[in-house]
Amino acid sequence: MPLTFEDVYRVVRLIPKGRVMSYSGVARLCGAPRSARYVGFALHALLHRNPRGVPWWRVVNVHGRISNIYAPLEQQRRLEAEGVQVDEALRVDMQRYDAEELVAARLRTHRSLR
DNA sequence: CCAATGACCGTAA
DNA sequence: GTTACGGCCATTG
Repeated sequence: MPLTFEDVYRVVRLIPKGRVMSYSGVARLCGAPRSARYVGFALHALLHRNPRGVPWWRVVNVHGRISNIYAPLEQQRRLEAEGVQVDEALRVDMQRYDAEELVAARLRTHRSLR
């Protein structure tokens, strides 16, 4: 199944304030578990224009690390503003903040991926 | 139109 | 801990 940027944005918009998700987690919930890289491509496109306020800063890599090379400090600042602790290595505690299960449950409740 | 372009991840050595 | 590699594909200049 082809995965569009909008599919990615739809899931990212469901990440609650003060929580994060990994690129691979977003890919999984989009139904394309091997497309983590593609999630990065979709978020990269937001640098040019982010009309619908997609909360890109809530996506980090699977280790909890901020891997955005364009605006890492802005991402850190936005996360901290929401109460997410970011350490000196630009990492967050995934055990504590990963919202994948939460968002997955919300997707199930709201009936599938649309 | 079409080739280049990208914020990744899991596995293996 | 390290490097390497394949999977992934819509968007855009």
